[in-house]
Amino acid sequence: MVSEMNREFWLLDLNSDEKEGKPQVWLWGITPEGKRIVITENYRPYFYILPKASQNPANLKARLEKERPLPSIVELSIENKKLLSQERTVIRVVASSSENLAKLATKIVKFLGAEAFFEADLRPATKYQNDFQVHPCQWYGMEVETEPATVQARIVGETLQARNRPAHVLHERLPDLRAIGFTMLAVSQVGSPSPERDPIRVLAWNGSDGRGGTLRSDERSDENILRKFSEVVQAEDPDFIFSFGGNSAHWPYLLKRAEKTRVSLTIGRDAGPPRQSLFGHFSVTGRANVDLLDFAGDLYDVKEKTLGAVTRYLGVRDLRETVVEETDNYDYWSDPHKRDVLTKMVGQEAETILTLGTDALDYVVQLSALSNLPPDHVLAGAAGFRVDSHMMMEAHRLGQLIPPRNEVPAIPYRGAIVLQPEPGLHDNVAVVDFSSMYPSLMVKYNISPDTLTEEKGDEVYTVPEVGTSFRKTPPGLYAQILSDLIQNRKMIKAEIARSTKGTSRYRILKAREKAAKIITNATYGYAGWAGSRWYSKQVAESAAAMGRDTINKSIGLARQSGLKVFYGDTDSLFVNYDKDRVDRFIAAIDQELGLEINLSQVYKRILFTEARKKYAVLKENGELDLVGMEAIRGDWSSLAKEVQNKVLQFVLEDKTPDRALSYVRQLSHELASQKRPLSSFVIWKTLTKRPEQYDVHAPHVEAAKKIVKLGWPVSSGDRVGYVIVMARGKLYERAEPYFKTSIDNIDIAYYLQNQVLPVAARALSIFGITEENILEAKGRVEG
DNA sequence: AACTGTGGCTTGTGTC
DNA sequence: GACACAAGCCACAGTT
Repeated sequence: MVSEMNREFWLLDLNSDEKEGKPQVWLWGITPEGKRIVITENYRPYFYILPKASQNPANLKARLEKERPLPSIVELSIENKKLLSQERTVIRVVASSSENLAKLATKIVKFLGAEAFFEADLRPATKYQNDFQVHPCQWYGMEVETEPATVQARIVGETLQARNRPAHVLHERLPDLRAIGFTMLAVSQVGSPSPERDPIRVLAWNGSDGRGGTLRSDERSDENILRKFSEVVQAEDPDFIFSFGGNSAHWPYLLKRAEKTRVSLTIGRDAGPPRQSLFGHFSVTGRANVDLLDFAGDLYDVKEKTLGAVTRYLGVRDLRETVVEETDNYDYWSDPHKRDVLTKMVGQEAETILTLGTDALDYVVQLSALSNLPPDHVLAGAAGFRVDSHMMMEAHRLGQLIPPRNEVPAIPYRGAIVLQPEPGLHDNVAVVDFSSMYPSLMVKYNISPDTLTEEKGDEVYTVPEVGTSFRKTPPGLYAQILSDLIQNRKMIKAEIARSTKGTSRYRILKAREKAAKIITNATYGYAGWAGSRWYSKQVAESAAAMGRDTINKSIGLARQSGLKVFYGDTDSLFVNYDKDRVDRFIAAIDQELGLEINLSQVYKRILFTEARKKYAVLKENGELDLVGMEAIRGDWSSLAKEVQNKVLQFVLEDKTPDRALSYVRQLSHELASQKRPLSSFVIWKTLTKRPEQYDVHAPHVEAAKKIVKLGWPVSSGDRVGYVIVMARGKLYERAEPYFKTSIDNIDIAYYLQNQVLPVAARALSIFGITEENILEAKGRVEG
């Protein structure tokens, strides 16, 4: 018996499938009562054929209908679409299957002698989302009917069939989501564990209901772990599965072990295993598999992408006391007492992963809803793909044909202006910057590939320096999308101002605002990205040129307002803080340029070096803020960073170099005698390719090669920690992996000469002090 | 996603 | 063979 009803649900994920030869889209949802459902909908894939300007679309359609050259065409219709600024009539071709759409489209173009095809490269689920403006992680309501029980019905609460299209329902809140966090460990005597050889020893999980467990295998086989883990997932039935490194490490390892032991990993709501998907990501049917390592990638301030560093940064938990170095795992496992310590550590990691995942959830959900990428994909996808997905949704709404992604060679163009700073100490400095400068300029001057024109005169904006022109009307594609984004963000900001800090609504709005900011800013970059569907060098170049023009004019206006300009970068100016003059300046920008500029900071004191993008500020509350300095870079030893931090603090507080100098002198003395931990000397650098692919002998590359020799594979993207030891030879010959050496081998003289003195001198150079006379001063003072 | 900018280090070349 | 210098490689940070 079939019964009809209306179902409201929160959309967790979408996928497409073919059932009995019928292409379908599946919507995985959660109802307000917490029921997990899947709604299947017959959805036939389609694409567009663009006739040549000389061809009559109706005739072409008739030809296809009469001659029936390809049996997989099931429906044809005529539609009016936009191809950038052109109004074009296209033939919409519905196919019987979503397989080989591009091949079919190619054949039709050839058969008709048409100009091109469009949208045969898009996944059916994406097309469905675009067609009906369906965003993941949002509430929908739709008419459904029950479907005869299938395999899924045992796993999901209800299997339903769609009777109409999903209609958006406006709810702020999230459903009651279930999540688990998990991690695992395998050990190997030599080098890193291999799934071919080394079984999983420990697998720990934690669920959002407080349940959790640690599975351990002390015997040869890990069969029990694999089986139990599948059972756990099915019993807990999580909507989100969190891991840290799951996509790169855990899932591939689990799959290989499952293959070896012939255990089937039943993880998905279809009782299937995780499957390799886009962006190096593993998909779990009906669940969102989220790798928090990707979330760490979005945390700009965290340089070390480890679970410990991320949780420390977010204040979630401090794991430092429990960390066992990867190289020590085997020793710990081999010792019965230490084995328990190791097991406990894995358990704690699982707990932390769940906590971190729960923390990240608001952001994942909002970014997913805005970008239109499902929650399990959105973090894995690079910035360009998030914008790509957002642009497609919006362009479709505006009636545009979606062009294919092209891989043309990128053409570089001139970017922003960075002013030469005035070196020295300055008191009471204000920072003013334009809000969303490039997006605002793209909207204001209608900078877009569809408004680009050869015409000149009153109807167009002509960009200085580059001379490119854009029609003033109608609004271009980028202008429309960006003004929507800017408007949207303004509204969210206003909502935030009205809501109470600490509430879940406040957190949701904050996350939504962050998502809008990310997409808005990356859209300018997307225009200049060679892989973009709407790539246009002229657009990116013109936005940058308008930016330069704007900042140059602003410098003039600042001076007219009686302000002194100390520094500026792209869209910001650092001026002396005189409230009346700054207010006058802000008003002048509004009046003269029609743009919004804001006072964003007032600093008590600031130190500019002679270099751009490197300065230190003392805030009104006494805190130190560093920009660009070695002390905040990930590729200097913590010894050097500590020294620079201190020196800058002393100089900014005192306005004289005395305290800083005696500190450095003292330290240089102690360095030889006093033992410091090895970690003070470790220099970390990221590999951007495999060690053997480098052209030069760089210290971190040589250290990486030594690590490989020890049996630990090192690949592109890995960070290498090395120290410089006392030995003969070139510097790169003296770079050792830090875990293979001891404090007694450290070349203290190198660290003093090449780490401590340069960073100290950088901060002290404004007093005429150089690397050499930091030590000379020592003689003078003591003598 | 884009470009701008800094600076260490290696490597090649020229000079004594 | 030691040294100086320039060019290029490389990683990282800052701005949108």
